[in-house]
Amino acid sequence: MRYSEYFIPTLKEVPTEAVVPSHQLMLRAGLVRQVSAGVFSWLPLGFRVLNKVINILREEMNAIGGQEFLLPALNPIEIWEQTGRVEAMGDVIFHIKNREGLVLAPTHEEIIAFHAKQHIQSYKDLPQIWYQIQTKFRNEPRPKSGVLRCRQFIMKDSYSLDTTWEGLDESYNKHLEAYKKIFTRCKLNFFIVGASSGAMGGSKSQEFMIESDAGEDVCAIAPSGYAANLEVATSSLPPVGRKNHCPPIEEFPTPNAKTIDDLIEQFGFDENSLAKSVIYIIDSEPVLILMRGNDELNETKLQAAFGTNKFRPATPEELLEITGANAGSIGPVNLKSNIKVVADSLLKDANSLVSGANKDGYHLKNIDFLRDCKIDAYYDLRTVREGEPCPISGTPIKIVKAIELGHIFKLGTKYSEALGATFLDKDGIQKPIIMGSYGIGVERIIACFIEQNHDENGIIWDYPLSPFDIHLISINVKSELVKEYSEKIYTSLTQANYEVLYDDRDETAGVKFNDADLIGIPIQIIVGEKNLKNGLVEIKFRKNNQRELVAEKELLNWLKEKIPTKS
RNA sequence: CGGGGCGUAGCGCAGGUGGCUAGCGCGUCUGUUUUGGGAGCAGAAGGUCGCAGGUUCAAGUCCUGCCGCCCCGACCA
Repeated sequence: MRYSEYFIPTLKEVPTEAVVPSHQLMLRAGLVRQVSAGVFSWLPLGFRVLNKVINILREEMNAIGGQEFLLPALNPIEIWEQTGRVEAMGDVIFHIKNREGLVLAPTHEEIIAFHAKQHIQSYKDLPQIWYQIQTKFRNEPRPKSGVLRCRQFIMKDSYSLDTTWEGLDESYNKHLEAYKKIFTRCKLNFFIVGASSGAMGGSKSQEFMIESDAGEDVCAIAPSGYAANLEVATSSLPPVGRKNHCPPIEEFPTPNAKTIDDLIEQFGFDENSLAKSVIYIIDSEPVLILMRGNDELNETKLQAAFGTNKFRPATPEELLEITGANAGSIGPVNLKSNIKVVADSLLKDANSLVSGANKDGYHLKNIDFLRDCKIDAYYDLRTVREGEPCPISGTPIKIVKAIELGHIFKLGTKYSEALGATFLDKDGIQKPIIMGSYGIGVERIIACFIEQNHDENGIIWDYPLSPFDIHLISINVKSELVKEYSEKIYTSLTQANYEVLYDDRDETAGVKFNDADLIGIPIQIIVGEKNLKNGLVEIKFRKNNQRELVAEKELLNWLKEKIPTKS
């Protein structure tokens, strides 16, 4: 490809709207342009990279027996109503205004189940793995960080259809392995975490992450190999437990203590002897939740424990009405109204605890959960913190920000049941198909690669994602010698099946070098008069800036050794 | 949806207590000299100052409303 004829609008300056490095570089190197918030166009250079990613996805999905579909982005809303997701996803779904009954699909479990219902009838028709690489539409309230969170984006989404739970395990593991291969081939430094299934439903789920400050997820990782999304992460902290002697419960004044920290400071309590109370309204019912000391309630865990996402913290007025006190003096004993009380597992059957007295300005000490109050249930509700011992072998947990590249779910029968996608088993019994769902954000692969591979001059591509194999730079096109050799090299490289970006522009050397570093193709071949007089061309490796002089005649042989076979 | 910032030439920005023909850098075009790390000189083109309304003799500048974009938060398969 001749640069002079190719559309690569590089930018010298960093666009102000771009904050994260990958976004800045994707704009500067001319890979993408923004059209509106969360909506991007892929320019020719970027589209080449996108297609390389898509090829890898396709190869690895085909390798596990996946069959490629292209499902519609326009979906009848009825299908989405049948699974209850019009309500569950709410504003995320785009609704078509001038044609009643159509929505833009944010994902495709429903359509897959719809086709399964149409044509899967017998256990003999299963298992199946169906996938597509297609545009998704989600009405994100706040798109951000370039292509990392968009209203329109490309997803590789696949779905497994099985007759048994063991079959689902097998399909799930096939995807797990395929995803590892995909991200490894894309040269991404990734890790896998246990994750929450959230509104998708289903049992097990795992996410593929890369560590990045630009990420929106937070993960707990440990040297033992433990890795979990903070939403579900646990640690092996010992429970508070019971003391041998617990005197009778005792009220004491705490006029200036509103927080756990105040209590520790003013009265010298051990943080572990304090029980913090918060009130949530869960499915319209108030629930008192007890947490150890300053432990933070994890709302994802709360959602899992109660099986609903309809909850919110109580308002100050509600607090007073429910407990008889204001925030800071609330506790499980002497509640004004008879409400459900749950506690974090660390507080299981504990005693010698301090908590609010449900009377402003007073707390109670020597509380015994077995003696003085009724705890309806214990759940793991706390958010893990940096340095806590990991559940595998007690190594200290590190908390990192991460970008989610992919997510795999064991869905189960939620969608097949809702849409009536069933099959007849060997005994002639009708059963719902057992589904799995597996997604990869295609653009995120590119953004994540750039997050991990750039320097102050630009992107540092590697094979196989690099938009071209070789960047051929002709210095001073007005020199007949340079021009003649550049053209000759360009022709021979192209004939040898290399993808070459040939900078034949009438620009100064500096402009060409800077653009080459910005675009970041791994190998630059620099053709200049000085070296050519000795029959040499210069090779520059973008990655480490190392240079080598190679005889022009030896170039093809040299490249054979240096450029890995393209996959 | 709450909080903050921004909107002036293709890009980056200045002008903002109202006042003459709206500037600067980069880029673009023409000519010329250059040619191994974003060239020099000379000339030129390019703007509904986000949109609408208002105040005024006079609005990029002041007022009101709206729209758009970015950031923080909420939300997010």
